[in-house]
Order: sequence, then structure tokens, then C-alpha cells
Amino acid sequence: MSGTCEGIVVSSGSDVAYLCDPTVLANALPAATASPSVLKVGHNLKSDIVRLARCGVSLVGPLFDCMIAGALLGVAAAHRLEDLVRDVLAEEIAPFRFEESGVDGLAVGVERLERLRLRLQPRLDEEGMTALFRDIEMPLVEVLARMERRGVRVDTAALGQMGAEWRSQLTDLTGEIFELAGGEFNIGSPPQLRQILFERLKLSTKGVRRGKTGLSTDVDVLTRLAEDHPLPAKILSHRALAKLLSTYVDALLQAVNPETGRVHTIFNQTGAATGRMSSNDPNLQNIPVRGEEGRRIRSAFIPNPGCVFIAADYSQIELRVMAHLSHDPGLVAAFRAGQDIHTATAADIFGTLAGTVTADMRRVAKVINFGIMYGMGPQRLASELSIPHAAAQKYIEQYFERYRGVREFIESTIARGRETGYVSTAFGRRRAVPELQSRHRATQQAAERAAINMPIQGTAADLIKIAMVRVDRRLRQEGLASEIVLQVHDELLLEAPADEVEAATAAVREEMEKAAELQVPLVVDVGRGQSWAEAH
DNA sequence: CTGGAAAGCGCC
DNA sequence: AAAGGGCGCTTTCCAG
Repeated sequence: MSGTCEGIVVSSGSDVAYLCDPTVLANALPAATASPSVLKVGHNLKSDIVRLARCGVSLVGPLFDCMIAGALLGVAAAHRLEDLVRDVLAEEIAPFRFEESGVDGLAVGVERLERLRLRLQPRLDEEGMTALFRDIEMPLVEVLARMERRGVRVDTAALGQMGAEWRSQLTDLTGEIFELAGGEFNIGSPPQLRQILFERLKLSTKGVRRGKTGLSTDVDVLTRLAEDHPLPAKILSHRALAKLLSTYVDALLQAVNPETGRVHTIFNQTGAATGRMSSNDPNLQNIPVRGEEGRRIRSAFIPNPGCVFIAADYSQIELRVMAHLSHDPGLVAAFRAGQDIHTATAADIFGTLAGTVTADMRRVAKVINFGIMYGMGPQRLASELSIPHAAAQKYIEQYFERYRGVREFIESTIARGRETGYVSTAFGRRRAVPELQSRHRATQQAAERAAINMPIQGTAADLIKIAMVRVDRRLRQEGLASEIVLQVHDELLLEAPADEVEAATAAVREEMEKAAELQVPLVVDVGRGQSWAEAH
């Protein structure tokens, strides 16, 4: 089986799917006739594309993924086709199983899917999301399918070596911890640890936050407690090492496909409410990067022999998006001038010149810059910066005084969200925020923070999705064998044959920078290397 | 035994 | 943790 798909294809899996080309669709649907679409009735069109590709089959015609359309329209709460059909067509259906329904069942499924599309397409038009759907999300499906199928190579030997070292260190740490605690207990159990710290050792509970079940033992608390007793620091070391070992050594090794020697994540195209993608099985969007051990994990991600990794990051993408959306003159000017944004903000907040901004002032500005986008309050800011509450409040006021456009953007975004029930990105993606109407203050304010953040995070997500489609198209147009292998929100990782690294580098940089014309330039940092750590 | 909640923590 | 947004995964613990 090879070439284009010319018949109904039944895929395996519990959520049985089938795909068909226009001819088949026309035959199966004499009434609905020849919409040149490839439709899905199953759980995941992209996964079917991956499976078909393994058989050498590629699809023809424009795609229309009903599940993605439903997600954009906010009608598919659950990620199941049955729910979409219930919500849109008001029909109750059972999960499709080819063994039970056979070819006749497929025809019914095709007909139902076509009706689904006929209902969803006009709604996309009405909501102004046709371009988003047709030009960004649908082309991205195939790109993601190829990324998933290709996977990323992992140096299992190196990972195994790390695992052995860390397992040994963990054993030593465990002994020291039991010594300090005066007995054995389950270090991974917060309740048991709480008992040791606060009851047996009677460490001060002053300022220690309470969770739902009692005093917290998280990293902030233990860091504070470390000043009074040697045990908390050991616990923190143990936790960090155990995390690396369980999640990033053992689980990652487990996830390596023995046939390919690579990990093949699954990208959830509508994974987040903001428009971001998510990654799972395994999640390759939260691979460690900080710290020596973290970079060591990342160094185990390596390119094929004869290839190099190209890592391309959008520089300060979310702050640039905020500058774009808010039209704030100061922010826009700083980016247009190519200034270091945190230094520029520091100069503005502290009322000094950029040349006299100290490292400490820049650090403060950086926390504020990010905090603003998330709606951070003075209490959190004060704690984060170890400064008095009043000073934190002053900084925030000073920020909004200097960047009035940002304040207006925040206020108008919330106001519009309250009126219309949703907020949206620069490319028309929407997120419903009904909680803005809540009479419960905490709920309402949480919704306000989410409403502020969504247009920023979501527009950034739109941009990287556009960039992925553009980069992929450019690579094929130029006949290059380089491929995008990972996306981590503001970063693309490419695997490039050594002889086309220059061309691929130029392609990824240019296409990412040209993804859209904003009020401010898009800047891309590019690195290369023989591992993900090295390229980064 | 499985499923879910809770705590905790990795990334952007 | 807190007036910081968005995810997924691990372990522990408990209920069915």
C-alpha cells in the first residue's frame, strides 16, 4: 500500500477511525457530494496520518478535523467524538467499532461526519476563525504528524549512566536523612515528612503556609526551614534527584521505542485553553534545562549520525506580544530600538538611564515584567524579591504609570471579556471566560488573570504555530531533508543533515521572523549542537 | 485491584 | 503560598 489514499482506511485502536479521499467521499455521500475533504470520525486525525504514513499512504485534499474545529468553537469539552456529536448534532452515538458495525457502519459514520462539518464550518465563519482553522491549524496537523512519527533520538546509554549515578547518590542521601530525622520514614510522603519536621523536630511553623490537609512541605517552605536545621536541605536534594530519576531517566527510557531508538511524543494541538499545544507520552515540553543535572538530561537528546540539532527560540515572545496588543509607546519603542527589555523597564521604573541600571535593578524589572502579564499582586512580588510589601506596591504602580498602554490593555481586555464572555488572540482564537461574571470575588479575580494572560500566551502560540507551518513548507520547497522534531512553546528544535545546516538555519530564522508583522520585530535566537543541551 | 485527589515539581 | 498564567507526570494515600 502506497501513494495517496484511495479508499476507506480502517485504522486500528478502540476509537476506530477511517479516512477517505474525495472520490470515495463522493461515492459514499451522493447527497452531500464532493467536498474535497478528508474527514475523520475517530479520535485523532493526526494519529491516523501517522499510521497511514507508516504504510506509505499520504492524504489528498484539504483536511477538516472536526475535533479541532469543535475545540476552537468551544463545543468539545471532552476530547471524544461522541461528545462532539452530542453537542453539535444532538445525537447519541456509541464509540465506533469496526468489528461491530462493519462497512455499513463506516458509511453511517462518514455521513454523520459530513453533517458535522456542514454545521461547524459556518460557525467558524461566523466567529471569524476560518483563517485560523484553515491556514494555521489544519496545515499544522500534517506537520505534527510527521514530527511525531520521526521522533527524537535519545542516548539511552548516557541516560542509563546518569540513572546509576543518581540512584547511588539517592541511597546516600536517604541514609543521611534518616540519621538527621532520627528514624526511617517515607521521604516521598508529605504527611510523614510534616510529622518529622514539625512534630518530632519541632521546627518553627511561623509563616509556613497551610495546604488543604495541613502544613506545606514544598520547596519554598523547606528553603526557609533550611536556615534552622540541616534536614530540609537534604530533603530538597533528595526530591530534586528523585524527580530527575523517576520522571526524566526511568520514564524516558521506558518511552523509547525499541524499534526506532527514539521517543515519539504526542502533541495535543488543542491541549491548552490558551491555544498552546501540550505534549504527552512522554511530555517533551518539560525536559529539564536548569542546573547541571538538568542540562545533563538534555544532553541525552541527540541528533542522528551525520546530523546536527538547530534550536531556534523566539526572544521575549510574550512581552513582544504584549507590546503589540497594548500599543504601549514605551514598550514598543524599546523593542523597536532593540533594547534589552528588562534593562529598559528597569530604567523606566527606577527613573534612571539604561547605562546605569545595575544587575539587581534588572532582576527586579524582570520579575515585574513577567508578573504583570500574569496579574501578580504586591504580596507575591514582595516575597519574590525579598522586599517590603510597600516597596513592591510602589514598583507595580510605577510600572503602570510608565506603561499606561499596558494598563489600558489589561482593563479593556477584562471589560470586553466581561461583556462578550470571551477573550481572543490577534489571530481570532477565543477562550470563554464566564467566570468573569462570578459573584465570588476570588473566582472572578482568578478569571481576570486568566483573561489577561490568554491573549498574550495565545497570540504567542498562534505565532509559533504559523512559524511551524512556514518553516516546514520552506524546508520542503527547498528540497531539504531537515525536519522540525520538537516544539516547546517558543522554541523549535530541528534535526538537520550536516551538509544543509546553513540553509536550514536560514530557513528557520527567516520563517519564524516573518511569521507575522507585529508592532514590534520578532527576534529569533538560533543555536546548533550535537545535543539539545549544546544547541540551546 | 483501579481510580481519583492531593502534593509536589519539571518546563514555557 | 501569596491577587502569577498555561501544561503533564510522579508518588502517595484513600475509597470503592
